[in-house]
Amino acid sequence: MVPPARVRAIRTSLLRWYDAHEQPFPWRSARDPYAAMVAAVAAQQTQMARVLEIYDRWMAAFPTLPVLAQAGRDEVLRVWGRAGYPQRAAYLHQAAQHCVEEHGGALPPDPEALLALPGVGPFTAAIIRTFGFGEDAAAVDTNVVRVIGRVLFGDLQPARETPAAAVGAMAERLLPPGEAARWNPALMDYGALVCLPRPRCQACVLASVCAARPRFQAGETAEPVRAQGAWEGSDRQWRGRIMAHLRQRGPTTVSALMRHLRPGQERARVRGLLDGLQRDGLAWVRGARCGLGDPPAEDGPG
DNA sequence: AATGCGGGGGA
DNA sequence: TCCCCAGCATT
Repeated sequence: MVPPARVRAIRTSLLRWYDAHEQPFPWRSARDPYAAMVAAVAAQQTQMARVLEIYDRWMAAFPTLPVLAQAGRDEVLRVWGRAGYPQRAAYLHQAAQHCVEEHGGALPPDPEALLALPGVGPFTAAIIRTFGFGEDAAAVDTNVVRVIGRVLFGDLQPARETPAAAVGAMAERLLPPGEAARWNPALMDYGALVCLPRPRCQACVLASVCAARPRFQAGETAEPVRAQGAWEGSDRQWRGRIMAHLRQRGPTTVSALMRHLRPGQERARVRGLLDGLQRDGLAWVRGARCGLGDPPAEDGPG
């Protein structure tokens, strides 16, 4: 059990730090659930410098949920561009259509209804509730896991060492009632700027209350949570190449696609990846032709 | 619990 | 080079 005085000390120190280091991202003050969802989905496994660009481009093209719902999948994927994990764009598109059909064209405030949306998990739902609806919800991302795991449990690499359930329970306990819209970004920014994988304990405003006393050794760093496969020659690289070409080029033929990609001996493999993209709702294949997003409507009977 | 899923920037 | 990134869905 964490003593209430310690909870208060952590809250006070972190919020004071946040007052001086807040990053004024537009979706934090917009009070727009849709804007919060776009930002949260764009932020999945993506650094904030890139999220800002994606967000501006996306909101300019699809300023509201109904506008997004009406757009074509190909346009959605082109606006997403090279932001990575294009399935996220398809999820946003599907979520918008779901909200139009089931929730009157707006995002629902209930956690259960939010979690039912494609691409919306615990973190994104908490961001939507916090920034979009002004409700209290603990947003636990990779940064928050690190800060809580270190400050409350004294673990250098909490993603590996601290049980997720323990981190989650502590995140709920720490959340200052009525202040999630400040508290969540404070925790996340602190993990991104101070309590990094290689911690900067010298600059830490929580050192006096941190469970890692007096501090981690200089140069200590968390080990990777998951091993990283090679990028060169990977399925992901090929999928990215296919998508890049389909975005740039209009509807085309599979032969022309292959001619451009030059898969060599890997032609069958790349052809299989194109089918995978179709299953993911990112590309279509009809006979010899293919393209971005959904297939063009059939104009004959049948 | 483990894996698939982009792309870019930084050490 | 390798690691990191405001995760989620699927198996």
